[in-house]
Amino acid sequence: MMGHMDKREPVTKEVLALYGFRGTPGRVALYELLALQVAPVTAEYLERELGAQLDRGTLYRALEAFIEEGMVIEYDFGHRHAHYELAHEKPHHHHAVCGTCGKIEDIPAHDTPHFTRLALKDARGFKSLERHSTTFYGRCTSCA
Amino acid sequence: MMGHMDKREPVTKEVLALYGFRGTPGRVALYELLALQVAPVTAEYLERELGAQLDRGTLYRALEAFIEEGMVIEYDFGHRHAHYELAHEKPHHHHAVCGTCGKIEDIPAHDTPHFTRLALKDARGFKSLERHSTTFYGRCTSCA
DNA sequence: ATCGTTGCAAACACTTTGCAATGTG
DNA sequence: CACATTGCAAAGTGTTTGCAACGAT
Repeated sequence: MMGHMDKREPVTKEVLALYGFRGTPGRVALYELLALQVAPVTAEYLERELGAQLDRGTLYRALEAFIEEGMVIEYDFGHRHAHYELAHEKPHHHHAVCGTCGKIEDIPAHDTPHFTRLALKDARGFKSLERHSTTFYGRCTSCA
Repeated sequence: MMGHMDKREPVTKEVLALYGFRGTPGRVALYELLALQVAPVTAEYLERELGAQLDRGTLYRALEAFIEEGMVIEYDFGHRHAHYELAHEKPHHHHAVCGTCGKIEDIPAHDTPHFTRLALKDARGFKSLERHSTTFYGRCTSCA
């Protein structure tokens, strides 16, 4: 029994509400698309996947709002565009970037929040450090 | 007696030659400006400092060439522009970024090249990882 | 003399913005 | 029914490129 919940839209709306956002179709679709990803994705990818569900300008505005509220993290891997990922979907992890094809892969992080506290000791001109991000550059198996 | 060398231009030219570059005035000036920095700088800063010594397009082309040969490293801290720094001027280090004013500070790294080798074990889809870069985000003392 | 490097100006890619209309809580 | 969110189109910013001239080796 128990109706199986193949539609989790209501859940998504709750999450959005939790962050102070409205459950509009566009943002629900964006959130759920982000939730499917196994590694950070580009705005271009999101725009393409969402199609008519969300205009480009609106997409960027939504991402900005999500980042502002800590729901999404933005990365810059040295390509000329950003990558985005949900902040709390996964435990702390790092990223590997292929210098040839640009592929991004999540890799588990073995360091702890403590790592950031240690770094603060060395960062003379800084009062606080909240988060850190480590990126590895190399060649993926297809490109090597 | 050997004239004292207050002009190190000749030295710079040797370094450039080592990487296969010509010792043109523009690139000499660019290299020496980079050598003065204590943290990665933007192209806009370099362009401003170099003034008429190097046109913007040429500056970007020079940076690209320097990066290609491993003489310069490019960083993306999530601002909408890159930062550049000489690759072999300093031992391995990380960066702290102020989320308010954008200030970048170098901080000594306590990890070793071994760190990268460990990460490779976790990066399933990667054949090799050459370098890594860790960035800490926080507030600098002026902005806190 | 060769070929890496240059200045200039136009083109480019990605992202941001103004504004009036819409729809959610 | 207030105000967050939207679409559309134009503008903005940092970076790249074509091309003919230049100049280091």
